[in-house]
Amino acid sequence: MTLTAQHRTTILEVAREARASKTSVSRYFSEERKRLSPDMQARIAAAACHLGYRPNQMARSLKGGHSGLIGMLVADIRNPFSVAVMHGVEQACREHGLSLMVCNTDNDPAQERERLALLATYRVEGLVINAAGSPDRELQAWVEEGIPLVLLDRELSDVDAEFVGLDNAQAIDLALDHLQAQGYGDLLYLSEPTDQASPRQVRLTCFLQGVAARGLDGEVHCQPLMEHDALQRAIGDFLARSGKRHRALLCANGNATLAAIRALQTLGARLGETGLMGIDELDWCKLITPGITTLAQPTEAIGRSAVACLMALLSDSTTTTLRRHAPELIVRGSTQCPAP
Amino acid sequence: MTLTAQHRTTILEVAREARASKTSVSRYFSEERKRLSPDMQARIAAAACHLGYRPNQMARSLKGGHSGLIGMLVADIRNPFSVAVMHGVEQACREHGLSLMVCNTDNDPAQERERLALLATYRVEGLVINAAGSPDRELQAWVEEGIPLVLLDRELSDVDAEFVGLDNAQAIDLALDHLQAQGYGDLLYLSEPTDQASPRQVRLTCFLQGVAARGLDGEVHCQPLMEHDALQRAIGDFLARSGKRHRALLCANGNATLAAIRALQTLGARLGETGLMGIDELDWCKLITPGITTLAQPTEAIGRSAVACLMALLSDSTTTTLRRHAPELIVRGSTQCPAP
DNA sequence: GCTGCCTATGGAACCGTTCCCATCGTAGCT
DNA sequence: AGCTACGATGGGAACGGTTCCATAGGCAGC
Repeated sequence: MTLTAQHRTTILEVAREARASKTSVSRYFSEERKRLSPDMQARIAAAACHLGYRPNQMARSLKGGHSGLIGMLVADIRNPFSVAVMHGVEQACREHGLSLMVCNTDNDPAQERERLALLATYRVEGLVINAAGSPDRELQAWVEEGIPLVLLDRELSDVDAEFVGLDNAQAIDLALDHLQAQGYGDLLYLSEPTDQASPRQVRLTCFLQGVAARGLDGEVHCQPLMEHDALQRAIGDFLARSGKRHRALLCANGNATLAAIRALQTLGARLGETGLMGIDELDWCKLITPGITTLAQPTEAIGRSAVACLMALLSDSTTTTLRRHAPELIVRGSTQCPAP
Repeated sequence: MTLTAQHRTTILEVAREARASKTSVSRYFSEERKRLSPDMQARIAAAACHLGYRPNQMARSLKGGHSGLIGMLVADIRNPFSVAVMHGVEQACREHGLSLMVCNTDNDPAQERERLALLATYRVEGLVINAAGSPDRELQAWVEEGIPLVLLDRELSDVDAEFVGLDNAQAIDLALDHLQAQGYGDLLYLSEPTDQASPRQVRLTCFLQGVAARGLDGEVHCQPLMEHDALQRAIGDFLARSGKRHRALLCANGNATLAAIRALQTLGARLGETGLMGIDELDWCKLITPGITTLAQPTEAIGRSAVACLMALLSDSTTTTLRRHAPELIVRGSTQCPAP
């Protein structure tokens, strides 16, 4: 029966022990410490340390209105891209003295709504959103209440908020330029169904336009990656078809790249001879012989600029931060087309 | 000049609009809804909906003492293992009506202390700790204040708290049994320096004992994985040494596996002929030809049982949950020793 | 010595809830 | 009818801070 005294010391107790008023103790722990006499400061410091006092952030934000919290909605926490961006967001928050409250939604719009409501009850001061569905109605309410809001990676048409993420048009251009330069002329674009996810839509559109503009052959396969057989059949058909140009696969994201490699291995295709290139750099891309060519997203930078955006909105400043970030091309063996 | 009314509606406003008292509205939003008359309920529902009311969790926890928050300290958020466990923790929290506040510490003990203090100010009701350093003093304070605390993956000797994680001894046994059965008799164990990280220590010790018990040859390389040259030299020496038994590498975690594959590729070793096996299943393990044999940790289960543990401590119940989880052996080509 | 200002400090109201206790009406019982 | 019991509701004191305003003392200037 360990009936522990579940009691956190309060400001009043510190005040008593330090022979001061709670106002003074409060001043000590906010930014007004310098207004106190050295003697008073010493007494409070001693008392607080002795009692192990920690200000109650809940009470603090109740009166002051500042929760010190930034909320973040992540569509899929198990996606390394999301985690990397989140890492950047967290670092930037810390530098601004804010804490991050992350909610994963597992790509479920219902959970998304739910978690959004939750974040509202904690009175977060800003929101970074990587949405799965389109909770436009809910978000618009936030906007109208004046709460800063940044859309990450995925745009939402009906919400009047800033967007931060990859410059998808530039990415696809870069990819097509590279593939063409390497001698690939017949392309298969692999993506999960575009659904509501704006980057998928943008990338797909850019691919189709870019292929046409360059006079390349371009095909598209947009099916759930879990349907492994369909994917394999599509790739098999693509490779088997007659044609005189070298063939390459362009994968819309890391998951697609993973699935493509699996399929190509099953089909016995040789990477390089069949070109392969993907958006998103993952740590295993250099391990698959002969290395997978990728477009790396500047994840840290994206995360940080999301917070920068938020801070700008909070302080009403007009400093603009970079919103659409350029990818970095990492060339490896999977796009080295062997000379005929 | 959009001077938005940064004003969240309060319980009092809802009460006024519903012609009720704040007590009744409060009851409506807590678990006492059934005590209200149907008419009253309807009025409150209408008013709340109309005004877009959301209870203020800050005020709520100030009065009630229940923040509804669980804190989690993660040593390295970019480690897929950590993320997978975190996912389990989050799900379990949600099922219990709790929210998760995750703090990443980037393996930095100083940050660890800092984030721990932060979580204290938010009055989290429980703590899941995957520690980098050994903030024993701080944690012991939590324990003494009666705040439930669970150590995840990494144990701390001086803290009187529950541990949840992999059954490391069983994992190493399983690995050695498998390697021996596959005909490998000369083993190199690859790990990052054990430092404070308890699972690394345990795994290493078990390896040494297990090797001795089985009459196998066992060597160890415990250096930072970033020192790629040293690693490669060590592996090279290991492979070049004369001996009549088949050789295999056993990797202590996912990072070690990654580094080992890189080194083996550079050395031109053939997987299988040189055995390779690692703890931690990662999505690319099946992609590297001929597939990497792994011991998968039941990450979801570990995360969930961490929360279960916490809940048990919170409710003072004596139900015990599984603490040390069994790994799952996933056999692939990297441990198929070709017949001589 | 009096006024005036500035610094160090304290008192008390307030932030948005919860919860204890009081009130009121009515149904059930003797 | 009178009393109790109970169900529905409201009033007001917390919770642990912040912050406005008041006060006390010290010192310069006249």
